[in-house]
Amino acid sequence: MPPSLQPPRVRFAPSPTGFLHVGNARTALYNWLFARHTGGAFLLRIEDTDLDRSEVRHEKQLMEDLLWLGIDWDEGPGVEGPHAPYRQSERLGIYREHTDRLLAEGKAYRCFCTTEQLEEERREAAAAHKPQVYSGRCRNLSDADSAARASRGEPFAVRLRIPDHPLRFHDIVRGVVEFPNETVSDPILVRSSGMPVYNYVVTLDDALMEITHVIRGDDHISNTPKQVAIYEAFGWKPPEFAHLSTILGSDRERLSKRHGATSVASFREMGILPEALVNYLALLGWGAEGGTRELFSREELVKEFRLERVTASPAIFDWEKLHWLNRHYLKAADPERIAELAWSYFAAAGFLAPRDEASPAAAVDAWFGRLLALFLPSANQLDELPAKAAFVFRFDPATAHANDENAALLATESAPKVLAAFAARVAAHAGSVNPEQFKTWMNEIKVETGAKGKDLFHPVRIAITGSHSGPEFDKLIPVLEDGSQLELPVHVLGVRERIEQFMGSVMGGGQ
RNA sequence: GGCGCCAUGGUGUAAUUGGUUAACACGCCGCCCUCUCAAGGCGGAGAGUUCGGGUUCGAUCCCCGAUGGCGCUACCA
Repeated sequence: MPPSLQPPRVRFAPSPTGFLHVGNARTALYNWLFARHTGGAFLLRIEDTDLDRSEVRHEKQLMEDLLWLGIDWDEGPGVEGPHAPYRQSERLGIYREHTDRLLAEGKAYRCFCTTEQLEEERREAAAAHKPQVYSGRCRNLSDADSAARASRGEPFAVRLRIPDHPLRFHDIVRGVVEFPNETVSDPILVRSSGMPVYNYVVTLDDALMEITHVIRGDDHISNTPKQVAIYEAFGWKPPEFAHLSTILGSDRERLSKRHGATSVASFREMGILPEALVNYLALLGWGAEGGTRELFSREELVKEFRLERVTASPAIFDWEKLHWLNRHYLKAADPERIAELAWSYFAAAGFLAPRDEASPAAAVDAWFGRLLALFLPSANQLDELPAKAAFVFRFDPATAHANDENAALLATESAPKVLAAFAARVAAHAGSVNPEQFKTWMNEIKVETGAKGKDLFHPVRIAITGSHSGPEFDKLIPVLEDGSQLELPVHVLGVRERIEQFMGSVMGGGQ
């Protein structure tokens, strides 16, 4: 099979030094989509050469986050393949062999310069308005000299000899990118400590793992000429590159913790659905042909995604649009799945018992489903739900009275009459209140007091919910009434209890 | 300072690889629905494509320059 027809191999290579950031998640997603679209392979490689900052728990978290997004890998930790191992810390021997080869072939050389010398050089270059590249002091040391100093125990780093011609590469999203060779410094490949450097290791791994397309953030563009030179030094064919633009915050600064939640884990905790985040991230820097569609399932993305349509310009992260998508998927999702997810937020608020303690009574389950239906349409994220539904669990007449808007609505001439009439009917009524009963009462009160519309409903709404706005009575009343019959960590008050407490609080001098 | 990348309404993207009244979505505004807030439905405002040159009969699109933003400039990743 000609090389061009071989299935592509791509990789996502995060360093396990923290949480998976949305920017990296997008990079992972684009890699994954490209692989799935083309029938290629997607590998996960852990870049843990920074021993001080790398942690196993971060690596675990990383993998969990990827899987949560539905991004699975064909080769990588846990799925050992032909190019194992997939952790750089386990590949150190491989790197050493290759360095020896470069040294032997004169493609790389030992550099004995001290940090002080290098700093001095950099200062001079800056002062002379010239590129800050290594002077090449050790470039032409004779082999004998170099070997002698090394065997004498003098510490050295290994540098790559940058070739004498411009370094260019092809970038699928940007076209041909070229760097004059005099602007690229002979890069250090191996530190004097013996530890290989990131840029060297990635390149070696990419080549050895037969990566055909390197899709990564555009902060690596300036590293690419050095990497291209490494490919060249070994006589390997460089891969195709695709550098993705940066995701910015609303202030056009690179998106960071300063902008609030940016890790995939935090999105999950907030109650953003993975399908919403995937859809959003796909849209942030890519547009389907025609550009008029916004809603894409995972399968549709795989079908439509093409690297050629990725945008080169940076994109600003827009919560409003993510929320719009999340609302959409919250409504589109299987209600049972949403109920299960939402449950934990209510449990955390102390409104419901933790779900894993015992499987909840079917009655509670069904009731919770109806409760959710009341508030879900207006929720951007699942974690907003308990606050929206709080009045169901915690009814507070005093606060309701204290609210200025409520007070104004209760100060009308008709409000006290309406409330008295309503309270009287509830008091005279045995058993629970159903929506039909409620409707009948409201009609009677309308005739009796002459109040209608807002004047009629608002006082009652305040008396029952503590607020002048909220879900429709038709659906709300059964939820309140049925909830009051259930065994819950917090007793849900029924309509009767609410109106009694509310009227009592008026008498008790709530004002 | 040097090198590189980028530039279409507030935001994300389109525009048969030079010919459009510059399209779609989010957001915003208004209307409808409704006791209310959302949701939902309908409609509207908002860019002449950062600026200046050039090529062309004709540039969002090609070339040059400027400006601005961002990145890299480590024995960090």
